[in-house]
Amino acid sequence: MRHTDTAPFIAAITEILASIPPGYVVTYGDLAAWAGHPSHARLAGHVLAGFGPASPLPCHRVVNAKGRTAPHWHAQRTLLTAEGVTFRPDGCVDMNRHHWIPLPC
DNA sequence: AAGTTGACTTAAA
DNA sequence: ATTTAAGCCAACT
Repeated sequence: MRHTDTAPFIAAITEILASIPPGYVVTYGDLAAWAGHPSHARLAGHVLAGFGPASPLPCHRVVNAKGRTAPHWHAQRTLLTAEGVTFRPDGCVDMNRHHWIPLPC
């Protein structure tokens, strides 16, 4: 099945995204890495953009590596705050407390 | 087909 | 804090 591997990539992201508990966030890079592509962080972002805030998935729980919210989606911060996520004075998520990681062996 | 863009990341100035 | 630079790669023009 060659095609581009974007389909399974999106599927993996969807599953992971749906598994994120409230009050936690993940980065695009991690999302891509768990999906099988450690360097497709941008693709993860593009996929989330495709889902949009209207999607049943908690796409607002995805932030960049610095805990920053999406550049074109202001409401995200409000949504995260409603989930119980705390923000630093810089406007970045307190990764130290809310950076969620699957399979915490 | 070739160039530009971007919900990325890290590092450096 | 902001910008630049370079690496990365699919989507867009």
